[in-house]
Amino acid sequence: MTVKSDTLLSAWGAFFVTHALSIQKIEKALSGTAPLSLHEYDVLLTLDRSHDKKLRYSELTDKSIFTKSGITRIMKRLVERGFIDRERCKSDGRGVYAILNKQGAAALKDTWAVYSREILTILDPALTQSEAKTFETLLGKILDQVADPELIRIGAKK
Amino acid sequence: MTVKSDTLLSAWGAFFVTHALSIQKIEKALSGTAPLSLHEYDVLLTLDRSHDKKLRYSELTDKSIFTKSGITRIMKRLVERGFIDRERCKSDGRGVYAILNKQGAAALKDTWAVYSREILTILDPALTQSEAKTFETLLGKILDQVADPELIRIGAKK
DNA sequence: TGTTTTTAGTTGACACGTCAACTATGCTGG
DNA sequence: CCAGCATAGTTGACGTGTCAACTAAAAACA
Repeated sequence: MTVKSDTLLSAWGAFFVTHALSIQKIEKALSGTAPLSLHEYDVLLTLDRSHDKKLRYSELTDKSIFTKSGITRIMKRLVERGFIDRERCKSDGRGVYAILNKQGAAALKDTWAVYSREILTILDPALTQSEAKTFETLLGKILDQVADPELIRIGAKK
Repeated sequence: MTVKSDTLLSAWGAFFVTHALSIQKIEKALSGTAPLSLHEYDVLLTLDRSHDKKLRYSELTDKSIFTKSGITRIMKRLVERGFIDRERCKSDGRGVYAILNKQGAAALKDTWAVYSREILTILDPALTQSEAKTFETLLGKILDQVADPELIRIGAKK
């Protein structure tokens, strides 16, 4: 008869390894055919979800897992590859806007095509719809423990 | 009424972000107080679970998420820090053994103290024991889709 | 046996991200 | 107004891991 701690630690192990292998599979698929890496996709997605497809670097820093220098470097690459336009902020001479341009939007779409296909390849045979809902509910409870309250509105309509 | 694909993709999103934030929290905790990073912990744990606390580099490569050059470099650091002893393989002149020594075992233990505490801090308020079991079951179904059949015996008694 | 192929591990070049120090701009209180 | 502090973003030094080329040893095979 296991105590709760053992169950939780065991569940964490499953969480950890399942994520590692899934991500590995997905990144391999993306690196072959998609224009963006998972990290780049995440940043462009944040941009895409914003009003005007346009955000300050500082806002991107807050809404992503990256530090400000990380954002500087990622944006530099995305600008060089033509997915992002860069614009100095009129009202604040220190600020910089990142703007998702047409090519960036296309890259996002193309990457999502591969990404979503890969996700479904993994999850569809694994979970019924009902199980998927349960899974998401449980994840939501965990998320509440780790998410900065400011950022909980991940999927929420603004 | 959502179709199954939408539910699965939404669940994936929860999976992704929950993992990212949890790991971030855990790594922050480890970097402050534990002797090993999560990656290093993983490799040493694999070693600890082996017979004789001793494995070939090639075996570590197979049982970890790292490439062989990654293992070379990780082991180099762990040897330098005194957690691993290195030994050439008698029966195969190309081979190298990594051996978990006393300090390595202590580092593993100390890291687990921090790591497990952090896991429980996150999961204990989030899930009941029953929910944790459900969670692990669902993860197991996903794992079946991504795990190399060779490696499925993750938690299995050998 | 001797030649060819495979396998184990290492290494140089690189990609990607962090941290801390720095520059430049904006803000605030005397 | 300006002295001092805060904030935005950049940059150099670094840590960590990959990939591909390499060395050396072992295996396979004629």
